[in-house]
This record gives sequence, C-alpha cells and structure tokens, in this order.
Amino acid sequence: MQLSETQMKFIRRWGDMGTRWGIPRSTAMLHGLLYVAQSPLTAEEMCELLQLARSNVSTSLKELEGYNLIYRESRAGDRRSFYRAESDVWEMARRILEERRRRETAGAVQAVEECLDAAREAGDEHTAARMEAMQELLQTAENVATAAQRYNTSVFRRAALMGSKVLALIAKI
Amino acid sequence: MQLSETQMKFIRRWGDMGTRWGIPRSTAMLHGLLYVAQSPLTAEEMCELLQLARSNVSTSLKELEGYNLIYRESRAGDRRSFYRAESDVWEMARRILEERRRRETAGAVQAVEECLDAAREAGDEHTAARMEAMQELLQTAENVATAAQRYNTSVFRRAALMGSKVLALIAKI
DNA sequence: GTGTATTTTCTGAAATTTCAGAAATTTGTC
DNA sequence: GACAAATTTCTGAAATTTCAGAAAATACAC
Repeated sequence: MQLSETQMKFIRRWGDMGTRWGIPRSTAMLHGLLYVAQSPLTAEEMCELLQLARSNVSTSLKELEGYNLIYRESRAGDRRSFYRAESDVWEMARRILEERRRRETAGAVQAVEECLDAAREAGDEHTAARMEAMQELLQTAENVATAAQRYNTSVFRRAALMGSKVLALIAKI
Repeated sequence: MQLSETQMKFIRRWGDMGTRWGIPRSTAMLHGLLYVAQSPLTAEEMCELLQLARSNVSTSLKELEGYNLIYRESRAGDRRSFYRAESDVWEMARRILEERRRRETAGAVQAVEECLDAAREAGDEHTAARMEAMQELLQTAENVATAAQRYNTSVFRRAALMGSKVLALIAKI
C-alpha cells in the first residue's frame, strides 16, 4: 500500500487534532491511517507508512483497541495481525463517548459524591449546596452518555441530527 | 478567608479532574477554589490559599476568563481585582461547551473540509467518501453545540435532563 | 520440544508542558 | 508629571509526556 498525498494530509491533520484532544499525535495518526486505508494493515506496514518505531505502533494500537476504535484480525497462514478501523463514524463517536464517560465523567461523579458527603458531615451548608449542584450536572451528563449506549448507531445519529430541533422544541415548553 | 478541609479536598479533586481533561492542575484548582468560595477573592489571596506563584495565578485566571468561567470585579477605593466563578453549573457547562467547540471542533471541521476538497480534486473516491462521512459527524456536533448557545441555561438544563427520554422517543420512530 | 516471526514491555532520551521567580508593564493616586 | 500597588510577561527549572531502540515474551511452524 502507498499513501496518496491527500491521505497523508488527512492523517497529519488528524494527528494535530488528536493533540488538542489529549491523544498522542502518533496514536491519532495511526487511527487516521486505518480510517482512510482501503484494506487492513499490519503493524509493520504502519511503521513504514508513518515512519514510527515498531514499539510506538504497538503501544498506540493497544490504546486504540482500548477505545474500541479499531479491530484486529488474523488470517490463515499468516501469523501477523491485521488491523482495520471502525469505519462508521457514528459508531466511532459513540465509542469515544463511552470511553470518555468511563475514564473521565464516572470518576468525577464519584469524587464530587465524596466531597458532598464530607461537606454534609462537617455541616458545611454552603459547600454542600455547591457540591449538590455540581453533582446534578455530572450525573446528568453521565446519564445521557449511558443512555446513548443503549441504542444502535442509527438512533444516535438521528438524535444528533435532530439535536437543534429538539432544543427548539424544549425551549417552547 | 480560610479553607475548610472539605473545600480543600474538593479543590484538589477538581485539580486532578482538570489534568484528565487537559486543563493544568493549578488552573483547575483556582477554578475550584472560586467555585466553592463564599465571596470574591483577590489574586493575592488565591496565591496564599493554594500556595501558587503569583505569576501562575495571573496566567491561569486569564485562561479561565477566556473560557468565561470566572468574572473579575473592581471595588471602589481598591485597585485590586476581585474574582468570582460562574456559580450556575449549567451555565458553566454551556460555556465550556462553547469554548471547546470554538477551539477544537471548529478547527476540525475546517481541516476535514480541506481534505475533502483535496480528495475530490485528486479524484480519490474512497478517501472522499471517508471525508464526507467524517464531515457529517463533525458538522453535526458543531450544529448541536451552536444550537445549545442559542437558548438560555434553563433550556440547556432541561434538554440534558430529558436527554435519555428523548433518545428513547427517537428510537421508536 | 527447537527455531523463527511477531508482538509487547522496559528503558531512557527528546520534546513538551507546567509553573515559580524576576523583570517589565500597566493602572490608578496624588 | 512621579510614585506605589497590582498585574502581566519573560525566562528557565522541574515535572510530565511522548516515543525510539533494545530486550523480553509470546505465538506458531516444524
């Protein structure tokens, strides 16, 4: 496989994007590569195409698997693993949402919960009130994110596409 | 002003949270401090309470102002600035959303747009299709985020609280 | 089992980010 | 204007993160 100039451009941009989102550049680039690739690739090929160290590719692919953004496949008579990306962008978004919920929001809910308990324990009304408000926000975010996992990708996509209309409707109630 | 143990605990936790979200620990801690503070604080007081360098506090406060998460106020006969945080957590969330949209999503939409043009130019059907799908996702996220800015905080909150029910409804269509 | 292809883990170097202290600038008073 | 208080910017040190190369572990053929 050879990368076209256009593909390389996307991969580089996607890498830049990643860094703004807290994802290492090389990890994001590998994801971008698999997203535009027409067929599954081996780790070795990816090293070659993006000029990354084999170790780096190995670690990054594992991270991407953790986010369920890529699949690894085996082929008969070939002991290497072949990787391909989830190609449905809505499914991709849903999985990112789920992982971020798990790693970030869930922890926050628990942390604030603890602080709320401590504030009540100490009879600190003001702080308790603040913690309660924060708790409502975090718990709601958590609930929405969890709900999004219950339905299929098509529902998720339609909900997003209708998003602004739903808001307009709610504003009228 | 003196910080209670509970408040200090929250501030530290909030700082930890920040780092996971790509926000410097000291910046997040300052925000947490202002969120739990009962009255506006000066930069100097914040240095004292959190044991941070004056310069650091200055930079971080400016960053928080950039996110519209804090307000600075002046008082007659006092040349110092007094800071307080937005205390409505839903308004807070809305502003974070808006800033993230501006800084992260907006740039991505443009980057993918460019790549899409390049792919079409080069007659690269496969890549163009992938870029189109990605574009739909990013543009939709952008649209929803923009829409959320059009209504007041109460609408935003109600929409979030109804989120899972709205999803269930859409799933039935 | 042995040997080889492939992947993963370990280690440290390079790059980046965070943040304190010093210097410079701004703001407001007189 | 001169002066003092407050804030911001500059600089580099410390901490963290990213990532390459080497070593170790694993998987599979024979």
